[in-house]
Formats: sequence, C-alpha cells, structure tokens
Amino acid sequence: MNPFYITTPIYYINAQPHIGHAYTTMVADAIARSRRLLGDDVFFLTGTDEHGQKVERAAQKAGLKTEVFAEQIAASFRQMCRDLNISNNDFIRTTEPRHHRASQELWRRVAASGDIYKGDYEGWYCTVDEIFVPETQLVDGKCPTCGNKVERLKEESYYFRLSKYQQPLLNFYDANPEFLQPAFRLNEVRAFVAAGLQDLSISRTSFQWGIPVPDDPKHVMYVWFDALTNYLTVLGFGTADESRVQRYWPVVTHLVGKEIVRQHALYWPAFLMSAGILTPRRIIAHGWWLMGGAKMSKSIGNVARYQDYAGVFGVDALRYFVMREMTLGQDANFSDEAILTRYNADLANDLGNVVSRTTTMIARYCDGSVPAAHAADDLDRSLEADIQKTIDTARSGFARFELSVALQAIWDVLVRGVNQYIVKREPWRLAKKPEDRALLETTLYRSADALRVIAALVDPVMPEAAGRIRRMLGVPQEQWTDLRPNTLRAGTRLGAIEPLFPRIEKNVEELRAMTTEGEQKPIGGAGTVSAPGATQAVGAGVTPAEDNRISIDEFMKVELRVAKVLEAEAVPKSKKLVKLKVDVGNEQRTIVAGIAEAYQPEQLLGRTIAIVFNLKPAKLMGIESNGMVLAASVGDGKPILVSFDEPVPPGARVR
RNA sequence: CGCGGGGUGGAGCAGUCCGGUAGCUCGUUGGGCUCAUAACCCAAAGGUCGGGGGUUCAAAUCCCCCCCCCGCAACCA
Repeated sequence: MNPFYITTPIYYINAQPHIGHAYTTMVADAIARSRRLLGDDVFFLTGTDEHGQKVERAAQKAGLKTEVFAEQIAASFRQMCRDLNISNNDFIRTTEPRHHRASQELWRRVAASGDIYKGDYEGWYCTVDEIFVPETQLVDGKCPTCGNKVERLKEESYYFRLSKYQQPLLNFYDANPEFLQPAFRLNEVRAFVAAGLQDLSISRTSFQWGIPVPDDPKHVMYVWFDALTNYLTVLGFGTADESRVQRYWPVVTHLVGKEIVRQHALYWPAFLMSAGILTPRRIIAHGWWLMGGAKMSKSIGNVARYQDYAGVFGVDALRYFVMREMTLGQDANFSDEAILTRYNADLANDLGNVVSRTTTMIARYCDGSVPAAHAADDLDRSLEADIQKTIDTARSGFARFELSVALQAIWDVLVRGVNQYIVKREPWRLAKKPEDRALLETTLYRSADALRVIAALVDPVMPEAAGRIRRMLGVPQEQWTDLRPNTLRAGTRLGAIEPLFPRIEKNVEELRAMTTEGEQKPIGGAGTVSAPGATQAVGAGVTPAEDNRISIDEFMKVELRVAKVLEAEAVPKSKKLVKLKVDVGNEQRTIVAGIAEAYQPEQLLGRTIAIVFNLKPAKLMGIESNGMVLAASVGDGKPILVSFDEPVPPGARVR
C-alpha cells in the first residue's frame, strides 16, 4: 500500500471553532477518505496549537489555569471532529509531552547545524497576533493588523539564520514547482523570499506558556517553531522508533488556509533544511469563506457557525456544499441562499430523488430484489460508458484535490445521466406490458448499478449518505480500486427505503432565523469561554462579552464633547482621511478622521459632531490629530457620523 | 507605477497554464412524463467573455496599454 499523509493546520485555541476551521478539516477528511478508497495507507492528522502569550492571557482573563483553559478549548475542537464525522488518525495537542520532546529535538538538530544564535530583540510586540511589529508599520502606536495596543519589549532571544536560506529556498521552489498550490501562491512566496530574508527570532523570555528551549529553560520557543513541528511529532520524530517518519514524512501534504502560507512554505522548509530533514512534499492553500462578499469577522458579527448549518441541513449536506461550492484556492461566498439552493437542487431533487424513484420501482415491479440485466442496447452501453468515465474523472479529481471538479462530474454525468436514462426507458410503461419484462429488468438493474457507483464516489464527501444509499440497495462498501459498472449482483434484496435528503421547504428568512440561533443562547459545552456573536444583521444582537464590561468610572475617563466643523479638506494622497478643524467651545483643534470614503469634505462643513476630547495626539500622514470623531461602523466599513437631533453648543460634554 | 486576487447571459461560477464552434448550476418561458422527495426529462430565450490595440488562418485564452471591484500594506485615534 502506498503511504499518504495529510494534515490540517493545528488550530490556535484563542477562539471557538467556526466555519473556517470546519472547512479545512472537512476537506482534509474528504481527501483522506478518498485516498483510503484508492487503497492508500493513509495517516490523517489534525489538532490544536496551544502555546503563546495570547493563550496565557486569555486564560487569565477567563480566570482559569492555563492548562484548564487550553483543555476546554481543545475539547471543543475534538468535538468539532466528532460533529463533522472526521476520520483523523491522531489529534495532536502541542502541550503534550511527546510534542515537547519532538520540538526540542528539532531545535537541537537546527542548533547543531549552527543556525541558532543568541541575540537581543527589542521592538513593539503585539500579543494578539504574536508578532513583533516594525516601527514603521505601527498605526498610531497600535498593531496594524488587529488594532490592539503593542508593547515595547526588549529581551534576549534566540535567532534562526533564516537569511542563510534565501538562495536554498529559491532553488527549492524552482526545482519543485508543484510544492505549493495554487501556483500563484508560490509566486507570492518566491517574491517575498527574493526581496530578502531577515533572521527570525525564535524564542521568548517574556512569558512561560511554551516549550522550554533545550539547555536554556528561561526561554520558550516562538510559537511557530513549536507549532510546525507537530507534523513530525505524531510520527514519532525524536523517539527511538522513527519508522513512521520514514514511511509517511516523504509523502506529506499540508492543507492550509492562505493566511498561513508563509509559515508553511517558507519558515518550515527552512527549519527542515537546517535540521537535515526532507522538506514537505506538497502544500495546498485554500481560500476563505466570505459572508456576503465580506471577510468574516467577529466585530462585524458575520461569523458562521458550522453547528447551525449542520443542524439544519445535516453534516453530509454541509460537507457537500463547501466542497462543491469552493474552487480550490479561491475565496467563495457562504450564504444561506446558496446552501439552501444546493441542498434542494443537488441533494434532494437530483440525488435523493433518483435513489427514491429507482428503489421504489424495484420494490414495486420486482418485489424488492435487484433483477438481472438482459441484452444491452445502445442506450445501456452509453450509460455504462458514462459510468466508467465518471469513475475515472472523479478518481483523478480527488487525486488532484479538485473536489468541486469531481463532484460536478458525478452530478453532470451520473446523477442526471441516470435520470435521463430512466425517462428515456419509461419503466413505468414497460411494467404494464408483459412482453417488455426483459427491458424493464435491464433498466432497473442498470439504474441500481449506477446508484451503487454513485454511492462509492460520493463516499469521501458524504460518508453517511453513501452508507444509507448502500443500505437501501443492500450492497457493501467498495474500494475504488476495483470499482466498475455492472458488478451489482442480481437478486440482491433491497433494504428499507427512506428519503435520503428530504426537501427543505423554507424561505431564506426562516432559514436565517435558524442559522442565527447561536446568538440567542450560549453554545454550551465545556469549551465555552465567550459566546461568538453569530449574527447576520450588522450590529443587531451584539451583546458585550461578560468580561468586557467596564465600570462607570472607567467610562468617565473618556471625555466626549460636542464639536462643530469649521474646515474640512481631503488629505492629499490619502484614501480614507479627512483633515478637520473643529470648534470645541473654548478652543479650536485639528482632527484627522478616516471618513473620506463616506463623506465629501464639503458635506462636513458646519456639521455638529461628537469627538473624543482627551485622546493623545497622533500623527496620520504627517498631520497631527488631536481627538477622534465618533461614527458608527457598519458592515461594509463606511462610517456614519454621530449627530444630534436638537441644536447643541460646541464644547458640551457628551455622556 | 506598492503586492495579490477578480471582472464570462438576470444571479453564482467553470473554462485562461497547453489558442480552435462560449459551458455549468440557479432563475425565466414553453412543452413532455406520472416511477419518484410538486421531484424528473426535453426545448427556448438570454453573453460584442471589463475596454482598446497587437500577434495569428483562428483569441475568454498569448503580448501591450487602460478602466473598475475586492483583500493586504501604506492612511481607519
């Protein structure tokens, strides 16, 4: 058996699992299942990434010991695997002893090649994103990515000589054009590497929640050094028995989201080259699910919960939807409308119905057992050719990770093909004439045989539904290696007939109400730390998390005042900024506001607005801003200024 | 000249690497069928493939220029 090793990223435990985690995991599962059906010896890994300052702090905030906090969130990821029928062979947690051992072993091997040295690191550190932010990238002293405060850190740090690997990496990319898919991602990474690489800081002394550096335990490893190693940990790397490393590592495929391509396609091969370990065979980078064309984000509140959709449509339907709808590498839209349409059209009307009509006719006309086929005519031969063609197309589609292509082929040729075949033969008419008996039996045999093939081909994507089709037909699970037409045995007794995917007769509004239930009540379960606000309507139903509340005293520190706009002009070369001069009663001041996309400068003249009065000054595009205008931010990002119904004098306090 | 993605019938997409009658799903319209989950089957309408130029016997596809949308970064206090 050929070995095959597939991984998901290990998921960082700063958040509950959502549709993005679910997507990656379901795709990896479908790939793993397809390989098993092709006869490969598959090892499929997922897990959780649990170290870092962010986790340490989140635990403190939740009032839990870090270990307990980590255990709770990890449990919800394990639960996700159960919920989604994931067939992983192992589940790694980076806090496990085996992983500490493996990470330290990798460190030692890298150190042994002379690629680790000790230095000092001083810089601005964002604890949310766990990165040092270059001075030039700070946005008014805050993290450009997440907008949170950064901290000045100076600490002793070990460095990895990443710069040494610039040329080896470029050579590696050139020699392995298939290493990273889709191809344009490799171009991006290549461009990044070609621009020059800085050595990478790979240890921290500023927190404890991590894996100690060998022989220098006051350092813990930088989270990515530790995290990436997980893919080797589970194979027994650094133990006495590395036979599974020998077997599976050369054939590894890392499935990742596009946001972590750099870590996997750049840092990881560099670490491995340094340690004298084979670089990964293949990295597949998928796109993101967008909600209404916009990025999913907690602040907009448009994060989809996989539980809601699995609850309404079933796990198999959710799996089918995400794999059919998204083209590998591209972003795609997740919407109630789209999943409802796919469900009813593809699963209920096409697949479910063809199973229903075929089994019903066999029950009615043939007493519930599969009849024998008789002489084949052109129509039969054409169907048989289509079945063979679909088997080939689907197998190669799965092998290339093009799940949507494979599924499309199954539907275009087979599911609809069988419907066409049935309509052309009109078995209900044949059943009325005894002299047509042979043709009737042939028709029903071939239809049922096609369903057997369909069940086998959709098995990786919809294992549960495939099983139900097989039970209705009375056939066992089959490997793809010997899958071919006409192997259904005549005389097979059908099982009980049941609707495979009942139509869902709901309109989009009803559906939306069902899929947004998550906002009304906490999810429950051990892993719940804070309720992710899953809401569709922007701003609706947003409730502050329990531990985000502040006291009245804290609020009163913020001095809000009424101001009147005296002058307004666009900031040159800027897309979002407007420079305002405002009257705040007893003084005038300049404020730079990021509202140019929503307001023309002349629209602002003379307006009465609300500002934060006691904000520290900040420089934006070289202009000092003294204060901040208040505006509502809505889903599409266009701010709407706060205004007053009655005239109010500039300088009045707002509270 | 910041990096990248995208612009294909009403909607959502495939096709673009390796030129060869423009394809799929949903929707719309008309017809057929009654085994089946008011499902299924057939047919039709609907596109100058963002715009312009070039290469070619032939361009959605290759080359050049331009426009628009979306991420990221620069500029959301």
